[in-house]
Amino acid sequence: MKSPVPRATVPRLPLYLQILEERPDGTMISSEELGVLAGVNAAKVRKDLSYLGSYGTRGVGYQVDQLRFEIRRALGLTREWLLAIVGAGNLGTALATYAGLHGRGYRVAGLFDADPEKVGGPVGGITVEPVGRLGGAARRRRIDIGVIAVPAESAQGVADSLVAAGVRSILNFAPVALQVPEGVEVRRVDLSTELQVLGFHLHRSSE
Amino acid sequence: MKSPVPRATVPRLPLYLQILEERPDGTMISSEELGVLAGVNAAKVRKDLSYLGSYGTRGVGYQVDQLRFEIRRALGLTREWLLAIVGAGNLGTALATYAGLHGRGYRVAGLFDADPEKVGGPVGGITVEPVGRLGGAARRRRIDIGVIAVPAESAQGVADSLVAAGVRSILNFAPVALQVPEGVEVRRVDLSTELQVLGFHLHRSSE
DNA sequence: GCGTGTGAACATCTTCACAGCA
DNA sequence: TGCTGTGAAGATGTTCACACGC
Repeated sequence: MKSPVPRATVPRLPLYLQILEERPDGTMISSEELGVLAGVNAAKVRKDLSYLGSYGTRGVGYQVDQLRFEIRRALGLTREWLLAIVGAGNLGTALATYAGLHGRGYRVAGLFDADPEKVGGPVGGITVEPVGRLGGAARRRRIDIGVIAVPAESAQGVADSLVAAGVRSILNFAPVALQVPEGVEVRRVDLSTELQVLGFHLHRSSE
Repeated sequence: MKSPVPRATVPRLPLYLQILEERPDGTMISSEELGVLAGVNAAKVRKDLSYLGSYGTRGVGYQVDQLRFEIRRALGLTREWLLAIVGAGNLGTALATYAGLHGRGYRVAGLFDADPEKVGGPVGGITVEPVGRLGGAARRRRIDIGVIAVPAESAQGVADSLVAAGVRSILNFAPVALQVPEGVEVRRVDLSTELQVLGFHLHRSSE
């Protein structure tokens, strides 16, 4: 089935949702207001929201509660997704203890590390498991999303284990381009890429 | 001056560079190979590289060394950029100790935290400073990029200090949409946004 | 009157397809 | 022959502008 929500719209929905979660229940919000808060053109906000259905009232705006509900529904946040975080260093720990996960539809169902010193110890309330058990655990626990927070040189191996265990979505924080088979979706989050994009614009504007 | 490199191309250049840095000096690479490794169509690779100039050889490919040099030049990596990292929790620590920074054109010129327990202590070889000194230090040290790794509720205040101190580029890891004046560029990196995008696609494909 | 919802115009990005040159 | 560089076609995304309904 083809998605009726355009690719470009998808990453803006979590942004709108974040803003709506800060708004009191029972209030209204206009595309103009939401646009200013999100840093997005008001027409774009309306187009984005129109893909979810017609939930606005002409002359008035959108009901905050209803809009939150509809965005959550479109994003599949009605169901709980299980995460496996691989790598219990500073980054993995930051991710595992990230408050925005629990209660927002994501549960950390496993935290793995290669360092025997770390294995068995609790990190953010979760017991660290040896990375050798990743594949089996991911399959048994029906992990939905694998989060890779290991050094670049170990990342491909971890990705291979995840894929072999049937995981079809990977969030990769390691600075490498992972090779995965068709049907597996990878999102890359890379500090140096972000800095380089910022640097590019600074560089350009200083010429 | 208008940028001759399209917006969409910019974030792919760091990706190409990362791949090229793994290749031996003195070798050649074709757009096809680079495309497979980057997960990008070969024609797109060639278009992207053509914005930097004509550095390929027909029938052969690109010289790895030269391409690395040209991408670095286009990204402004010829100059060193100074970072201030705000927030010395797990995330801030992970960022401050990230190996990919030093020697890649980025220097952590300040690490700040609000917690008096953390101030003064060295984190990843850097002494943590009180966040109250952020503004003055950022201005004096001519910080180029501010990295926000504080909780959501403190992020806007930190952003305001950075902007007041003349910082024009911000990398925001806090899950909020920052309000900044025109001319200040913000890039958002948000775990829940990434997870929600992955969740959306899982959700869609399971229908 | 006011803000949504949306066709249509415009802008940007991607992919194709092939000429041109080593 | 093989791969780059690039016009042109096609796809996607954004913005405008206004009809519509509260």
